[in-house]
Amino acid sequence: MASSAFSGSAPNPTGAQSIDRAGALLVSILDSATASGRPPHVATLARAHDLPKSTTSRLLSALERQGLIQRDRDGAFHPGPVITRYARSGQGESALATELRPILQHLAHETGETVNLAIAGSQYVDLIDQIDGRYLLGARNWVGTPVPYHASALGKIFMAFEVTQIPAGRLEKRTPFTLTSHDALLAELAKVRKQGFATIVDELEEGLTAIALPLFDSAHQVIAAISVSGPSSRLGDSTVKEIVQKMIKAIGQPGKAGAA
Amino acid sequence: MASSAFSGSAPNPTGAQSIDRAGALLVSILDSATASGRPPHVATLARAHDLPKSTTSRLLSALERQGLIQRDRDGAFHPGPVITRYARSGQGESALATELRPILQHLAHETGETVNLAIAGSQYVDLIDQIDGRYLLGARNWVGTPVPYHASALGKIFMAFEVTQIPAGRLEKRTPFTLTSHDALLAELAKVRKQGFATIVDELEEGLTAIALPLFDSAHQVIAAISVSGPSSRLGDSTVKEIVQKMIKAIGQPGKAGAA
DNA sequence: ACATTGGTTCCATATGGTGGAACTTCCCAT
DNA sequence: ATGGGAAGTTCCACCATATGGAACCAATGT
Repeated sequence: MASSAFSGSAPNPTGAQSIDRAGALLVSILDSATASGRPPHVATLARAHDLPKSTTSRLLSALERQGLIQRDRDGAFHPGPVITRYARSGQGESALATELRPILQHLAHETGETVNLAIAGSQYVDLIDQIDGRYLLGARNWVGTPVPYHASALGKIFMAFEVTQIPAGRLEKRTPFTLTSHDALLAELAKVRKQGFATIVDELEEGLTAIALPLFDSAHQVIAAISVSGPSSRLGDSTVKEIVQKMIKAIGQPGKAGAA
Repeated sequence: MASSAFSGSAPNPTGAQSIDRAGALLVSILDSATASGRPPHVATLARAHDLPKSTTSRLLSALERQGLIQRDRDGAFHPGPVITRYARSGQGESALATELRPILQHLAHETGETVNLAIAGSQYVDLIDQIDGRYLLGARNWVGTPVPYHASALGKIFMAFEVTQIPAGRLEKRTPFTLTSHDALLAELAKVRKQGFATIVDELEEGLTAIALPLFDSAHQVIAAISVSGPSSRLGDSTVKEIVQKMIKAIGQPGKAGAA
């Protein structure tokens, strides 16, 4: 269901209905798997797409033959080996990085500070791309470094928008300013949701200030976050405000996530 | 190319040639992306699949319309938003875990020890599944805990089979037995390659012994590793040998990676 | 300016996709 | 056991729809 708002306009269904149908079925199966929904059966799909079961069965068999989908012993459909292999290769993330690199570069140029792209990892925030600014101070490569959720602007975004649960155990005190109580963290996250961006000032490392904003996909899900960070001495209140504005502008209107 | 050894037998192409063709194109694109090859163009694909360019163009447009593929500004094809979203959702890994769970369970039952499944993360080994054995000692959930490459049996597998580079910097000395010199590590990896499995004895934590084996996919790539671990007191030399045999047997012959 | 290579659109043709119905399992309820 | 029903696959005659050559555009390079 909710088939990814992509085929929005279908103005040229010229000479390809079988593939449109098969494609739509495949998309359903992937969406369902992405959202951890119940894996669909032939009958379910036939009903949802308003197709005769004979046709549905034939189309699905063809997809299965190519390894694009596979069925479990209950006959329910899952993404096939070709797709899970791609998923595991980690190229999905680098595809995201490639897609967004121009935005990061633009921001780095505009602000002069270090810009990072991150996704929500299982234990830590995963930095997947970084563009350095023009200042010497602050230019260190964070890609790959595990960054804790509660002590980073990026992490606050993921928690505030419920991409990740709030960590259960003790909150490590990285600096005297780190939020270490769950109550304080909860209040902070409410603020983040309200204002739409997150900041840390000296909470991860003394002297380091960062600002992060969420990135939504076409289905309005937060899929990643972007941060701008630099020395607290350079990023005072008014500079932070300016940077937030620049970030909003750079990230631009939703939709139009196009290739390039 | 090398299209994933799946469509091996094509004995029943009944009423679905257009989808077979479109599917094959999609598989090519995904394989190419998985292997970080050059993203193919219309002409490339037409040649490779021996199809007229008009047909190829039409099929690709249909796939693009569904969001299954997308083209960059050069007209080269990449996996589309539907697929990258799935890839990023992390379900690919849990699909792997689901697929292999029976093997882990079998091993846990056979050996009584804790069994783990891991993939190669960017900085650390990523544990993605665990089945506890029947002993009390050793049952602790490692899933999500960052485990260093040089001090774990799983990590040695990934380095030995060149899934991951050998870490550049200092090698953290977790215990007095941890391998901390690059030379010693290199020698160890040669041994691992030769014997086909890796072990650690007291190198990650004193009193902890672990044994790991690689898992290959249908294209003979190492995609994951399985480990059996427990207290060194229980896992002496001869027990380790037995366990290695059990693991080889459980992992079974390659191929037959089939669904559930 | 001209040739070459890559890509899309057009259109008449007949190939190949379609869907109702028949057939086969499997599962649940009686 | 027996029967009803739901899910899935196979069959086959019909004609809708995918096909591919050719024409048409657009870039790129010589």
